[in-house]
Amino acid sequence: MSIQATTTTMNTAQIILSNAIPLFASFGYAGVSMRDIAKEVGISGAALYHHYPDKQSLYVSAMRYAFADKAAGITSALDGGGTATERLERFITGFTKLMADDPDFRALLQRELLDGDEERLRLLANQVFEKPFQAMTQLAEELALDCDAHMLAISMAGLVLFHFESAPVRQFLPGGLQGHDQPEVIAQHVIQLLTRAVGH
Amino acid sequence: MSIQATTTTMNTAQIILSNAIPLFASFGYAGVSMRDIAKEVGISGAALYHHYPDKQSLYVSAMRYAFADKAAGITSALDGGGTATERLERFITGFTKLMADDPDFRALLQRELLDGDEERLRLLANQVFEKPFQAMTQLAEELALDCDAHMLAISMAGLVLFHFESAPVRQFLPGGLQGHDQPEVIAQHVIQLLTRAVGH
DNA sequence: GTCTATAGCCTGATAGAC
DNA sequence: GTCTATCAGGCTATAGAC
Repeated sequence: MSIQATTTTMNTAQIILSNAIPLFASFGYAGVSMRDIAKEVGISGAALYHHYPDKQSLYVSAMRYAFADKAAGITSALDGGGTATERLERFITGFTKLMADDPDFRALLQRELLDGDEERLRLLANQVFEKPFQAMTQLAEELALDCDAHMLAISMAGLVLFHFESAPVRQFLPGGLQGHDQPEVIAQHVIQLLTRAVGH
Repeated sequence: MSIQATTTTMNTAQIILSNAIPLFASFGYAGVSMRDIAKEVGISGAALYHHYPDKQSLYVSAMRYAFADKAAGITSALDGGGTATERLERFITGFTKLMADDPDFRALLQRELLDGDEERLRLLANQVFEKPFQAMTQLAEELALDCDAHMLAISMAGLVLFHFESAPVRQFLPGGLQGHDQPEVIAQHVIQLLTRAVGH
């Protein structure tokens, strides 16, 4: 299913990207230098420019690579049959697990929402969110007839994402930190909230 | 109510912060140079170092300044009387308006969640979120007895915030962009979702 | 309290050998 | 395809005059 599932064959251009992705996720575009990436890969800074013409191109390629196949992963839980509620539960569970398993993707997503220019936001929209968003909107339509389906789809994603996004500050708030970071707990909470809200 | 409400008197140190805040909100810590800030204020770069010992100190002071009195603004809607549902509606409406009216605060919050070190996250927790979070948790307890109150409080905030956070990418998704950015529309949607979810 | 000038380092990017 | 060496410029931060 994955892009490089066949063998461990990975050319240098891909190795560069897979080393750059966690750096950009942790420190952002301006917080990572070409030398940082080169050091991580284990080559000289000059060698990077044989594979990518400049830093911006490397970054865009890294985003393209990090976002590849994510749409399928998000949508897959919505493909199977079952009632609307069952598909909602599968989607929330799968989406939560995906975010928990790939913190780099989550961080890059948040960073692009803050810093992305039009080209990169279009990439994010077309490559990652278009199909899942359509499927989620359709599910939302089946769930709640009198509530805006687009907004409900956004709310579904936001509910899951913010429990991860807020984790760094929750650890310093009183009463937090009792399993509220576990994906199963988050998914169950969000499912409970949403199924009650849509169950007329 | 506000910090500098008495007169337009503002010393240079404060003028520096109020000019630095929108820059840091737009471009992040690593994306803003001391020269950028100096240029915005209209003084030389060296003059900044008379007021702040280094860039990090200036940044922390800017965060402290940007976050000042935000706790009161968030909590105020929860102070008055009325039923739990009425207070929920007031809180969501007020919180949504606050986020819509202060995009710099929203961006800085998101950036701190991504990049904040322990010191800054503690500042955010103590200065901004501790009191509102406690009040929101109490409200959540009154609303839903069998649902974790802390998680419901996080969900309330996340629902509102993600509708703003996702706006940059929503504009490139099909079917978006029909008033879904207006604070009144967002607040109404979130209130509808939450009141249904908690109305056993 | 602000200025000009500058130190010392890091940055993105290039030249040319191998 | 990778290296070393390097350029031109930006960076934080400081020195010292006014």
